[in-house]
Amino acid sequence: MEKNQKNERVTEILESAERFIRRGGFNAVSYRDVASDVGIKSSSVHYHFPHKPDLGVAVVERYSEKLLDALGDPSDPNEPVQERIARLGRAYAASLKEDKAICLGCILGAEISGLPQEVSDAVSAFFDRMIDWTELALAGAKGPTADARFILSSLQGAMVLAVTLKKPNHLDQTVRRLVQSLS
Amino acid sequence: MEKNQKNERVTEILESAERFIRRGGFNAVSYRDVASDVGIKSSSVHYHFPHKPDLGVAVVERYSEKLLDALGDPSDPNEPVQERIARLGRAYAASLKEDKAICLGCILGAEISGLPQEVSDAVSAFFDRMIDWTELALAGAKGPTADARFILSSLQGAMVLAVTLKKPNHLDQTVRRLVQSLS
DNA sequence: AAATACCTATCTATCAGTAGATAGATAAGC
DNA sequence: GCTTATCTATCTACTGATAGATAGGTATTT
Repeated sequence: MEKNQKNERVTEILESAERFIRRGGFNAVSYRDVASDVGIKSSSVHYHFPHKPDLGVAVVERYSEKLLDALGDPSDPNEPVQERIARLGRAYAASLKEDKAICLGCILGAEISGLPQEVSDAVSAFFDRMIDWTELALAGAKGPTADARFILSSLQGAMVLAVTLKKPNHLDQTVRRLVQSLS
Repeated sequence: MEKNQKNERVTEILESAERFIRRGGFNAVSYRDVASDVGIKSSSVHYHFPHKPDLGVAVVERYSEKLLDALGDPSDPNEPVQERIARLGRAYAASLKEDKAICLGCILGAEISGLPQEVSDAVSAFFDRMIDWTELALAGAKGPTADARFILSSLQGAMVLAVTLKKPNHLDQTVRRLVQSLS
């Protein structure tokens, strides 16, 4: 019971911090804002995450688990390659529409050189895991865009453009282009 | 003479602010840091840019001019479409290598929803101008990736991945893929 | 030409607000 | 009685911002 309660509170903190980060980057989250968002005092947030990088790393790791869970198996033999990549694209698109914010990896990747070392390491690890997933999903697919890094970075860039120009469809169009040129 | 001196000082301030922003976003630049970087007092920075959004807008507008100047004419009839897009790609790649930081539009686009209105408007305008340039450069080109928004967002995403994974080559590879699939 | 007034760019000094962080008290659960 | 999770209270450092002084240049007036 107490373990659940702790976890619930910790989860609330991480969800709040994720929202702030995805809105304005790592510097846009503060212990005070998260605390008042969750309904506790800032010192209580420090209890769970003594230093800010601890909080950042936890947010990234939780996000990483969540996203890879949602993506599921990259190498289901009953699924054509196009459908796998379309699934990846839909995951990003859903995240953009539901949370009305870009992907966490996107914003933290953009400001990577201004992040504390531990956080930037966590972000790199997240990217590596996403690349691994996408490479498995591609599984020998051919085409000018059949490259895990290319697909991922194009999707991430598409999210940035989509929010900047307030054109959420741009992400969907990008997914379509990437999928169509696979074979 | 005095006009030149003013402009030089303002330029120093803008260059310093751009460096800070491209490292860690809009919140990573402070009047004090810029001032000590330039060798003046923070109040002198306030003299030239009373409020922080003023500074942000000026940095974006200066960057926009610089980049579009460097890009030159998008519709030179003596130049094939592939070469025009390759030129765009080289501009980004050069900026990444020289400054060892991602594009300003990239980082500010990523944190757009956390920016002051005036700055976010300036960033949108910058993107619009880049799209205009690229649409002119494409001039009826065909191919699965022959779309201004797609090319630009892919390039920007590629910069993020390149700095995050410390693989500067990823940007060059992306440019090659984008150019090759044009016809 | 001299005197006056204004403008520019900087300085010093200071402000209220917020940042991350810590110490110590308190209460509940096992 | 120890652990967990919270609180109150506080600290130092830094944030953007402002007021007021100063020195040097420019323009206007006499």
